[in-house]
Amino acid sequence: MGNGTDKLVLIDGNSIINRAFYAIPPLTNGSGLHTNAVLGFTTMLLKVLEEEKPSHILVAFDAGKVTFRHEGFAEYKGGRQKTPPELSEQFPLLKELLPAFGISQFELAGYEADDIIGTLSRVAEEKGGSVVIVSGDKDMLQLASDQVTVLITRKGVSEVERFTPEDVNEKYGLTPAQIIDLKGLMGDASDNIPGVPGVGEKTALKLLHEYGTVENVLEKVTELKGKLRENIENNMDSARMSKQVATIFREVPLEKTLDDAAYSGYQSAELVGALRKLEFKSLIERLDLVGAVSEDAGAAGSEPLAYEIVLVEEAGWGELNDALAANVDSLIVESNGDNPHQAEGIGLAVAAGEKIYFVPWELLTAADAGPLRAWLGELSAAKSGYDLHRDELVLARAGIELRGLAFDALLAAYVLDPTEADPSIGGLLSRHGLASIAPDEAVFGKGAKFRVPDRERLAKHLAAKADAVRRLKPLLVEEMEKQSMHRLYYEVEQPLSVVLAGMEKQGISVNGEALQELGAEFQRRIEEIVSAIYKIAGFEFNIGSPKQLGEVLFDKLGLPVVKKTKTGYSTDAEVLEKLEPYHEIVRQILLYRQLAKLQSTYIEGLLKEIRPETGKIHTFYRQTIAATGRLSSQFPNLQNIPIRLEEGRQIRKAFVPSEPGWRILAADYSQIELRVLAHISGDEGLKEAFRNDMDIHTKTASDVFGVSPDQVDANMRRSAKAVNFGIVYGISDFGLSQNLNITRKEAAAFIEQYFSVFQGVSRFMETIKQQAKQDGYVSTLLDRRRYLPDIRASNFNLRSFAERTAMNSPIQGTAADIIKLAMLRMDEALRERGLRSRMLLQVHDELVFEVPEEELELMSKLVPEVMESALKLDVPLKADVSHGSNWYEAK
DNA sequence: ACGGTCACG
DNA sequence: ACGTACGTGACCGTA
Repeated sequence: MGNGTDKLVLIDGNSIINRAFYAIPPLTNGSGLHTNAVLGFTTMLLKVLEEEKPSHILVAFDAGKVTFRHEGFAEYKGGRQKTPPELSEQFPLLKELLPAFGISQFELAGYEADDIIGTLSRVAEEKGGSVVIVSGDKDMLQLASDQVTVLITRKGVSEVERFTPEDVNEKYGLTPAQIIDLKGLMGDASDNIPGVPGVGEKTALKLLHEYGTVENVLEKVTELKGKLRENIENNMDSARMSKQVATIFREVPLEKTLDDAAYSGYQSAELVGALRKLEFKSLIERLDLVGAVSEDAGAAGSEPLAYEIVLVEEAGWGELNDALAANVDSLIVESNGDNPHQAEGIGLAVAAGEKIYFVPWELLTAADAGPLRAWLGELSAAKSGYDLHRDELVLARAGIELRGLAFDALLAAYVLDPTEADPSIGGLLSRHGLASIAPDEAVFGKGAKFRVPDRERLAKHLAAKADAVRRLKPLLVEEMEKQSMHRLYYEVEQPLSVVLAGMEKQGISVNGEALQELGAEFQRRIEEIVSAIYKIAGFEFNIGSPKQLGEVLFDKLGLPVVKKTKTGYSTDAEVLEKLEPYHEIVRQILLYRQLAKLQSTYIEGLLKEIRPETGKIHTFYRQTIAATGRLSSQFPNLQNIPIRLEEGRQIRKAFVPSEPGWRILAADYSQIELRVLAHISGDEGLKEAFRNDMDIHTKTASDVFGVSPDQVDANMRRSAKAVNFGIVYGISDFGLSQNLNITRKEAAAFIEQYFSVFQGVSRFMETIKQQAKQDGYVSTLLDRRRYLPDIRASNFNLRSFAERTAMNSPIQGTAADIIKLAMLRMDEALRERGLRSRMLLQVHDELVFEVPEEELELMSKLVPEVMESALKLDVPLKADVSHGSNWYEAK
């Protein structure tokens, strides 16, 4: 770029690809990758190249999660939705395509595309060149000048509106420089720039025509009147900040120069290869590239692979066996269902250097597969994979052991960000700027449409996954190390995944006859209640349909409507309890609901899950779901077996030891979350209470109500208990008022009183919120992190939710850390001591074991000891233990 | 596929 | 003024 005849085109990559994504209907290529946004972008690009004939051109991208704008303005982009995976997987595609066009890309960590564009357009202007900026964002209009024209996309991407400074004036009556004042006043919902509430484009323009700048509007605010003046006066800082945030930074310290953006056209061969891969056939024709030969023309639609796929069924086992003995990079095990206790294996891929071996499932049990099976079961042979915990269960059902876990990409991704929207292999690749692969759904289909594709496609897909895992591994490990999360990963989550698989394979014995009998009793009562309800109503209807039930209660019987849902009347238990005094039918419906739930979910649901051969139920713990670090349990969920009401609690009688004469032993932490709170808040009163092992709700009541503990009545204790729950959840007066059925004022008074007594807790709640705002995340004692992007949102709801989460997650998450440690220590202890007792279940603050009679005494001491010493806090941890002939009796 | 409801910690 | 307690999974009825 050197003289006045040069023409520079600057493209706002993020803005255009976003526009294109929403403007072009969904589109996928043969390997299942979405391509619509890339297509839209390319269409726009071709048009610009043709019309502008640039001498220099580049595409600028945003880089990094946090930009320098966050330093000055917390809410920036806070309310923006996460990029959908269908779009984020297209970034790498675009970034691969641009070199084929001979177009360079600029990005710099911490800066956004518009700052890069602002900087380069300034440089080009100074050199006397002319500039065309292409974006979907009107903010860019601030850059328009005699030398700079701004093209803003409208309706799709290839149609643009052209802005010189004169056009800006004609359309808005403003100079380009005033565009930032416009944003300062009206804000921008998509960037979460607040502006001044109640001021939209019209009002903002009127004000600027009158006063010229935000500063002048603020200065002369007294000349305004009514609601407008009030709004502006109350949001002066917001207006100033919004203007500042909307101002494009034009001094980005770029390393590359405009010379790096010189454009001399594309190479046909390269471009046709890239477009074929994307399957943009019409573009190939349009560019008259049909005859052009791409380097890998032989395999149209595929890019050259950095590895060779070896089909073991054709090539034989020799080579794979050699590789197993030498060096394996990664392992993929594919199966056909969500439930690893039921899914059937499909095939397996082993990546070793330039070869990736594919083994169809049928071959796994053949004699020839001996070395592979031995390798899978060999503890000292390191396995890296994706969700190996699941793989272990699938392989186990084929009688094959999986041992020697070295790295799990899914688990690492969870440790790095437990709320990651798309932790699939493709999602992780995209997020790391690597070329993505087809999602499983695209290869297999989903739900009822699940089909195993032909061998070639299957082998290719598994190989792509195996290759992806070994490429992701160093990146994920480095990230964990950088953020000091590797200990949580290597010392807790990874070893725990092995312990969990052991518990799941073990399973718990469930007495099907006992469930049947209980179910028969529920059935009798349900039938009675149903006929009673029909009799009262005068006709039959489906009680299980909230819609029909609502019609009966509110239209026919005319009961008062307490609450509504999106779709109609609310009929939940809270509503029904309020309606109970009005009509006798309500109590019957509540009873029906209770029994119907027990029958369908717990009697019928659990019966279906009992394996006839063993009489056992095998749940599956998901270790990478809960945002706080807790486990979840599926197929069936054994973490929500009824206990609160006696009828439901009976279900627990069916959970029994798997061997005659053994016992069920259960141990649960007492008040672990409040103890954790006492520790991390350092609150003296709370610590003292736990050191003296006091009844914490009575103690809270006595302090809050200012009476001695023996004067605390049941009602006071109940209120205090609700306050303690609220504290753990991230308290709000509204939430507490709902829970206690009191007014918001009364609830607020409770909370204030609580905080005046427990000042350490109060300080903690403030500190943690501040910390979350500053860092964008909160952490547990073991450095488990949870990001809270909404903590800086200007939207009250989003922000409040994030604040409560900031208060709750360190507490719930630390409690989860602690029981995970206890599980690891228990697993060790059982093995070291050669005990026969088995750990079977975890229910967040409880561990369930089956224990032979002769170990009962030992285990009754050992389990609580291990649980209580899992992590040393400033207050003692306490675990209560009990045992019985079934889970019901172990209470 | 999704919302309403309800089981647990 | 805003409208909610924190974290899950399963079942049912309905679109």
